[in-house]
Amino acid sequence: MFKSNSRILKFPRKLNFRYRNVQSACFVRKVPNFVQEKFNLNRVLNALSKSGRIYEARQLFDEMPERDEFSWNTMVAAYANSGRLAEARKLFGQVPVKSSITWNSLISGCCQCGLKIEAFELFWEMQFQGRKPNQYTMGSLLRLCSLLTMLRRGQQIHGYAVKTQFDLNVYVVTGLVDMYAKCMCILEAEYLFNMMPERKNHVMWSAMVAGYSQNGNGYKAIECFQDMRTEGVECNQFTFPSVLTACAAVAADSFGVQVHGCIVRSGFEANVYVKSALVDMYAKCSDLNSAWMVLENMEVDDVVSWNSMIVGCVRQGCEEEALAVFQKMHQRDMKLDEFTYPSVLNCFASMKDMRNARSIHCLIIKTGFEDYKLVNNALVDMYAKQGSSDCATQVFNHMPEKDVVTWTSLVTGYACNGSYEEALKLFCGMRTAGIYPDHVIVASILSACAELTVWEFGQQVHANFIKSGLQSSLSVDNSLLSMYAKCGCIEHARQVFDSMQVRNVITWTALIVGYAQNGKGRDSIQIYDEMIAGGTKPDYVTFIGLLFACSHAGLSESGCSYFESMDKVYGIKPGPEHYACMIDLLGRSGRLAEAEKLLNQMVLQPDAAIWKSFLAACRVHGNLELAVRAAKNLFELEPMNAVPYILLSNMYSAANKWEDVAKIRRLMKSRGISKEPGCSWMETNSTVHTFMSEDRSHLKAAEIYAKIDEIIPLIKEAGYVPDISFALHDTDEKGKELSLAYHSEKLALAFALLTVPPGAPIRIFKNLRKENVHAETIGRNVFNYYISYLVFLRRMKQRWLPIKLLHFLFFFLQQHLKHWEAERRKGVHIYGLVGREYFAYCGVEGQCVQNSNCKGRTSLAAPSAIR
DNA sequence: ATAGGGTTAG
Repeated sequence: MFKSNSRILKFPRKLNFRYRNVQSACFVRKVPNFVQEKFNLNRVLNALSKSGRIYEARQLFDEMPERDEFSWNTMVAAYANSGRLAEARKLFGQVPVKSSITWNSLISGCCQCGLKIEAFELFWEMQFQGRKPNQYTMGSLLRLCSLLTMLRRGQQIHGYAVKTQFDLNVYVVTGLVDMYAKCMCILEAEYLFNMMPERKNHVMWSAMVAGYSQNGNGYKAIECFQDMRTEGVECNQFTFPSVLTACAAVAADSFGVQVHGCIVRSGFEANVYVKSALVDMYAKCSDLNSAWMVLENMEVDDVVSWNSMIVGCVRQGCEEEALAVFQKMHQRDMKLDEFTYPSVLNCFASMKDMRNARSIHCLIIKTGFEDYKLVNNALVDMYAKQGSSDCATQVFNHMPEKDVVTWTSLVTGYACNGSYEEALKLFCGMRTAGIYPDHVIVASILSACAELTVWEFGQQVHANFIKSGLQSSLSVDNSLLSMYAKCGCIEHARQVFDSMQVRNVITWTALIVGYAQNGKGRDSIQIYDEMIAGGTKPDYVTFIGLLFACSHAGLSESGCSYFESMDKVYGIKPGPEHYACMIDLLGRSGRLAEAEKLLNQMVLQPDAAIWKSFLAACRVHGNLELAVRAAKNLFELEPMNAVPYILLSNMYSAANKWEDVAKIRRLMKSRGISKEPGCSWMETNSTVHTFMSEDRSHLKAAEIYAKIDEIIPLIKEAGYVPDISFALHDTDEKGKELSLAYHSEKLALAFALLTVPPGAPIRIFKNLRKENVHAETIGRNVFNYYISYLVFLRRMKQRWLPIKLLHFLFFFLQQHLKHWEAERRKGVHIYGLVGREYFAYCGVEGQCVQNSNCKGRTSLAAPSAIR
């Protein structure tokens, strides 16, 4: 169809009127007087080919008495653009004089059909024949590269463009920007875009907005869009979908609404891409009503928009509505596509409806969608999340081609089910398979690292992510923050937090929990106050962190008021975790009676964690009677958990009730419960050195024991009194003291001081999980005394020292060493981490000591498996 | 007569 563009206006008014459309052009063909003119015939040929009437075009072409270059080129282009490449090639061979345009027309056709070998062969042949490729050639080839994500080929074209001085041509650069963006090289795309000196046109701007958006860089996409408007470049139906996707990705709902306004003013609202992007944006920004409104106003049933609607409903937790949307699609007899099934599978997965999920799997097979990667990815995800790792792996193994999403689905599935080690191994497998990670899998892996406290691994993933040039996302930053906090690197966690431009409740909570776990309860509370002041509402998890912080900072009054505010101010009903924290808090501050009262007041049934807190509180206050009650409950709730048996047994032994100790031990024996022997290990030069209590099997045992013997008197001098009250064995005092001195952790530390070079961090791992910190709080651990002593020595030499210590040191110091309290007031930080793992850093001899408690000795934590 | 940008899944 002729468009009234400038080129046509150049023709005589009469002709222009005559050939305005194909109908009149065809009519003209039948009038012999007109046909004589070659010029006019070419116009007709062009009109036919443009309207896709190839057969008629060929007829005219064959009938033409005289064919010039224009006629031949038009016919080749007509075949090439309609995908009839065999015919195009055949005709191409017959073209008497092949110009650049002839070559470009054929190359363009090959590129559109994704025929990479043919396209590049023609590209070389063209040069061989003495025709110079131009911006048209490169534009087509770059399009092909971006279509098939062929980075190397694209880079070759880039090199060629530089060599032939086409590297500032707006068409070529737009192609390059798009190609690099599609190949995930957003930095290269950005560089080329910024290096473009001339005024950039709207296509280039749109390509850049799309590039940012497709690379998961929503904020930059929005920024770029704003710059585009500031520059006065007009947006069109290509620009809006990209920026709307960006809004959806970063949940910038208010900006999305503004973009909607722009769209309405610009008149591009009718475009189906724009509309479906609008539906998606509203659905993802949890404005289902607006999404519905756009969807209902659509003239055609667009499956993309409907799919988006299902996803939006599921994300909002409205699974029923999502299914209703799916049913409506059926009623309207819409053709489902490979995006519909993932959405519906996701819906059933979040409803935990395995039966229906399986029937969708059947439907997928029935309708012939089982070969679609997208659909299989969703199946892997669904089965993995349901805990059916076997089914997930089965689908996974049957897939001929796997992408990041496939691997992510399986990895996330394993991580959700607590198989963190398996998740990390899969991640390594993915890297071996040559798949590059993206921000979704990175976030997932960092969370797994946090759970395993494999700091080295996490840091490597972080470094790799920085190197990849991918922009961070909120979820990556959140999991990074958590990972560092959980691994005891609270400064790094803080750094991540400070660098974040956007934060949500998860971010704030992660930092609150992080500070709390690292023994900086007061900082937790400060962060909480900042969060409230900033207008972010706390959630269930925030309060766990906050109450935990209060209990460990000894702020029982604040804790109680926060606990009250939970339901009263924010409408969050306290759960078992909150009660456990509160009982811990009351127990620590010597309010055992109140703890007992709270326990009795509870509406919900106390769980094991609550009883553990209570038992720990009883132990600290030496209340054997209540301890027995707590322990009995624990024996019922967790009969195979050794910890309560040990705690109670320790209390009996402290009270010199050796008969009861024996009774507990008999009970343990009869139930087949044994305490896992404690061991500590550390790594130097890729070798793991493991130590058990009083272990002399190490090659350097003599030196290690000598080092400890050197340390013990120094610690005693600093005020250390071995706390032997909880020793298990009914041995003499000296024996108990010795068993403490050669505790596995201290052996590891002594070894580390002998071998690790000054300035390098020392990391000690332990296998035993601290079920409750309170139980370990006071006294006992010589290791901490040792650190405190060294810190003390260090203080003498240096004015300022950043010291982080195990939090229970703080309690100890308060009770036993008054001058330490003074030190603390002077700003020396003494804190640590509690829970499953804890670290202590200190500036000991210029070294940083980190002490980590792992959940069992994992092969990943053991460096032999890492290397 | 030949070239460049867009929506849905983890």
